Amino acid sequence: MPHSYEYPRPALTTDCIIFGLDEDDVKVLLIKRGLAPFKGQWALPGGFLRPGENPDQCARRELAEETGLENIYLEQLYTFGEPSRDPREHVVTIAYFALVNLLEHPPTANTDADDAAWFPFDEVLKLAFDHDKILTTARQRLTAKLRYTPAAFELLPEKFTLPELQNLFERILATSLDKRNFRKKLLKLGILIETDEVQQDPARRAARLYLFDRAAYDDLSSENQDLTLV
Amino acid sequence: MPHSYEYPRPALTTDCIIFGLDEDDVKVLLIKRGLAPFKGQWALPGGFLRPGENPDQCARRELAEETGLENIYLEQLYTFGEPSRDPREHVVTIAYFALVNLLEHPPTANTDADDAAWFPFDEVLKLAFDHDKILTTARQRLTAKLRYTPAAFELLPEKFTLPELQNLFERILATSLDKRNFRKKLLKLGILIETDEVQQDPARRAARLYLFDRAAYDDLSSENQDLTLV
DNA sequence: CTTGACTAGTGTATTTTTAACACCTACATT
DNA sequence: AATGTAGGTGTTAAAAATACACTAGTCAAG
Repeated sequence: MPHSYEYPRPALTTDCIIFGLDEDDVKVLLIKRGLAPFKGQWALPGGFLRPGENPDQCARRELAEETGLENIYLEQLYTFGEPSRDPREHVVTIAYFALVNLLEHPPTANTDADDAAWFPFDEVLKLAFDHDKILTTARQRLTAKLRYTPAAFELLPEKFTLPELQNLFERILATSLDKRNFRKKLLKLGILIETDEVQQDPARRAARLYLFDRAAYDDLSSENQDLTLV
Repeated sequence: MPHSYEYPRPALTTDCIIFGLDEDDVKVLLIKRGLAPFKGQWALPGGFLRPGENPDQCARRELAEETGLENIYLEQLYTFGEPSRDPREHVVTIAYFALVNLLEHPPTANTDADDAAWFPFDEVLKLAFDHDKILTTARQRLTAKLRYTPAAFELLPEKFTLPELQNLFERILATSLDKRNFRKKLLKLGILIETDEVQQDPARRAARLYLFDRAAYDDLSSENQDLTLV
């Protein structure tokens, strides 16, 4: 036990809730724990914060180590610190969440994890620790966030079509939207750049591709503008 | 150094940003540090998390110890964990914030603090640690929160008048609102209970007192209803 | 006890935003 | 050439937001 301190201190970890979308539903990235406690159970990817390490970096590092996911936009969700949440000792965890395009991120199990896989959100069963509670919080935050900002852009490829975007909203918010009204509202916000390209491959009429105008978006948010789309 | 661990771990604290309103402006509760580092400088009240202690409780305890404030509604703001934010070593802090009625909470300096006082928000100078950054984040969150929910009720006495409430919105959001429209919108939400009492003392026409209908409010928020007032 | 100063409280008309709604177009497949 | 499928477009009615001005109650001063 080489590390000593004058006063006792809880341990500190980060955990990641990564939501992904495919054709059908909202999914969550989970790992199968390779170590005790809860060895063999499914859990959120995460791990211990190293002194000198920024918590954001820690979340990124652990995520990459355990699932192979890299270079995604992580946002801090909440810090959970119930003393009883870890059977070993008091462990406080800083939770991060993100939304990614599932198809671009096939998970690969790695350090400390026996497996990593996408689970349909509604079919997630009992997870290790208090990860069920964390997951619920994350889901609430995701829908709230999407209701108040068009944060969806973080999740789509650089160029995307309006039907793709609408689809994303519909699935996360579990609602259906009028195509014409959705387009009208979104285009009027002025945060999309219309390209003169269209989708390439599809076995149907190709849709026009758009870019996200981050500068315009940042202007609007800093003005505290109303960005609700739904 | 009696407390040893297998791996090194950062220290963990909580800090509180307490906003208060008086007649004139938005104020912040600060303490004058009685211990190094930054001894003698003004800082946010806060302190170390004890193992086995819930972070919320820790925030409450430290706040009471250092400023005398008790029984207020604290909400977790964000966790700051830059390794360089504390000159001693890596200290991660979970920040909490609240809005209180300043007049009901005269601060009294106590443990670890040489003084505690309300400062006009705009006149806060350089604080200890990264507390300036934390304060800015808190201020942004407060206005955002007030824009999306009528969270103001936490801050008023149990019974309050509509002019008082409007005043609060106007000062925190730094804007001016139309009296008639404000009342219309608020009453229509159905989260206020009209009493048949009026203010007692004032040297002017007395305003009617209202109660906050928390049940109705919770119903609306759980439905993800739009609660914007401004 | 009348008047003036001050704040509480109320209604309507206009503009803007949201919501509901149906058809044609382009392209690939048969 | 015909069919299926998803992409794309405008208008109208309803609802919500905004702008706006006067009356009512109370206290204090003259």
